[in-house]
Amino acid sequence: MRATIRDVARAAGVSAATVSRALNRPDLVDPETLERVRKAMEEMSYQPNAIARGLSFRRSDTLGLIVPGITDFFFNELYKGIDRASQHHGMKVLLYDSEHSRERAFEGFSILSGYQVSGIIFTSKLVTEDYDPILQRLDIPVVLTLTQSAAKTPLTAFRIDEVRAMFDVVAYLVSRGHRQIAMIAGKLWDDRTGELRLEGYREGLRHFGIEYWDARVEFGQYRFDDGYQAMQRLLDRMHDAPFTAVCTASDEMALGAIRCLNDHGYRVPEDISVMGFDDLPIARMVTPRLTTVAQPFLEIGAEAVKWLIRASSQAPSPSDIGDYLLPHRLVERESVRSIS
Amino acid sequence: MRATIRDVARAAGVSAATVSRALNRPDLVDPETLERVRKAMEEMSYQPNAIARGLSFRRSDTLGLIVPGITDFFFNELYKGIDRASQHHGMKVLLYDSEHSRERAFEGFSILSGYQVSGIIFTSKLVTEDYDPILQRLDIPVVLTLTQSAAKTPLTAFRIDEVRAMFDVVAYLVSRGHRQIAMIAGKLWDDRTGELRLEGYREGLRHFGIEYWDARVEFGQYRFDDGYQAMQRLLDRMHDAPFTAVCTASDEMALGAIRCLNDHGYRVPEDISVMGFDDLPIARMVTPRLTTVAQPFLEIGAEAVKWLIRASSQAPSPSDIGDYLLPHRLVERESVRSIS
DNA sequence: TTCATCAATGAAAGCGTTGACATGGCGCGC
DNA sequence: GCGCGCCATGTCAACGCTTTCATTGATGAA
Repeated sequence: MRATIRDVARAAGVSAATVSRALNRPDLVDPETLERVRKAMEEMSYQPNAIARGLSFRRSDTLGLIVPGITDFFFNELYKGIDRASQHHGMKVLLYDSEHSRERAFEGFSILSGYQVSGIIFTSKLVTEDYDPILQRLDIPVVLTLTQSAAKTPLTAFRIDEVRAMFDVVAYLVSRGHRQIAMIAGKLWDDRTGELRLEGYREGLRHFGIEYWDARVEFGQYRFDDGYQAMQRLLDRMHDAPFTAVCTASDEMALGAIRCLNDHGYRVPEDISVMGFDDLPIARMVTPRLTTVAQPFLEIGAEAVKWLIRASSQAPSPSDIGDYLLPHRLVERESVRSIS
Repeated sequence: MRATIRDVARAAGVSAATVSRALNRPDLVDPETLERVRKAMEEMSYQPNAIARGLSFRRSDTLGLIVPGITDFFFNELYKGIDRASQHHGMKVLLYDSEHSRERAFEGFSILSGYQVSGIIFTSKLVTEDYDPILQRLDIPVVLTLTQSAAKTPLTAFRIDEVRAMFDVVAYLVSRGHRQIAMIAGKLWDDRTGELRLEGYREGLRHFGIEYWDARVEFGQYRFDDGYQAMQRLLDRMHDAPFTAVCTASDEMALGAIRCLNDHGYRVPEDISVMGFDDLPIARMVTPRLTTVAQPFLEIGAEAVKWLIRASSQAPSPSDIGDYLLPHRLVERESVRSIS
């Protein structure tokens, strides 16, 4: 049987209250007693029960994190940012993988709230109106990262300016002499990020006076195989809609696209340039190293945590709620070449 | 204020106990009452407090997972296996990132135990004797994955047969006509995996009558840059200790090695063959696709969970404790070529 | 000397839930 | 018609901790 606070108290010849104080407010207890209590705890290898503590305290020092899939490549970076910031504030994070299912995401809110988390970070999936009922009845703050809200409940989100980011990509490509630019955009039923990036692409083209061609755009669900297949389709239309560069909505799709290009005898970037998006750790490990847009995952995670902690101590004012856009950064590596 | 079980009870005109029963043993309550209670819960959007429940129940339905680093590439796969299996048994997993620090790992045991997890999965780092005091005072089962124990406390571990796996790598390389085989081995102060794989390499060479050369072996800490630098050193000795193939202790190092090779004008596999280890998702996404050894991460995770759950319900007999070796698999892709 | 003040501690209630035990009503067999 | 047993429900203590309030003895000012 594990030692309780009462066991320690008995051993130290004091009351449980004193032991508790020794733990939480050592300044309130006599140095001598403190010493005795400490020794007793040591001897019995006492470990306070965080559960009981949380119950009594009425807070659990825990943040909930809902991610769509643990194997999504961006997960690690984001988690790191969140975990670090949480730790810094003395909090633990409880992870919940919704496995890309809307039902499981719903469930995630209930489960996490049942665990008395003091806030929930929801990631990457668009929050639609069907989340409203759940959001309404939740009495803890929620913050979004890498996504935004289309629900009625006002929600704050931390993300980059997707439109602007893809605009920058086009601008960069143009500056390298490309005019025939294809895109492999992202498309998921519960994702708006893909549309925004596509919009940025169109804006970019427009800005530089380049005509937008439907035939130069393909879609994929952000994963490697999607990128491969999308590129395959682009290649099939190559003669009607030629291109010298392709920008993609994720590094993983960029990898797939490159692979497809290689399989068809094209070299990257000599024959065709490819741009990634995300700047995951792998981006610098592959050949050619990926030129890509860096999302500030760590900062996004850290900011989200900070916001949540503030919001859980005092209800955020309406002006605090909204979209926070963090700066992205274009990372130049090897997958794009200049053409004359 | 969040609704409690008593609020629901009052609204439904029953006692708290009945509500609790409605939740956990609906068969014990009158269908009509049940309906009333259910409606009350619905209306108040009652969410049982898992913390209080755990306290009363005296178990938390939670497993602890200690990983050395969230950004280690194998993490996602392992976590997935663990999470799935846990879910299947109605458990949640509490994640703890030790950030490759021994102190933080120690702390992890305390913290998780404070959260009343019913078992702890410890990953990837060698468990040395300094863990003994902590392990001793812990009254919950611990299981190791992707590593093993050098501590006095008997511990069970789930992993592959590292020696055999690397032996198989050598055998494969030999079967493809290679006789000059270099190795980039893993080395971390708190890791024995590296040594085991190196041992497998030596055994393989011996078995095929190939002389072992120190000059053909380099070490790295499993990451990309380590692989790159190790390959650099191997290349520096190329004229004294030539090789046609390199086997590595991790996919990530293999990537680094390939990159280094490319930077020096060598093509993989045309000029030099490279083997990875782990079979991470990226292994099939890079060019050339990595020929590598697949570790059964999902199974290892799942088995660890199963063992833990069994152990937490009844103390494991000494015969249950030990090393469980799961089958690895050599995955043939493109980074190795046959030579005559 | 007396009384207010203060530091150190203890007693007890309460956090939200469960589980053992008690109670009351009902049906059934004799 | 009586008692037995069972079903549905209620009561209350307990889980391990924190916190409020009360108590004690010592200190210092009047």
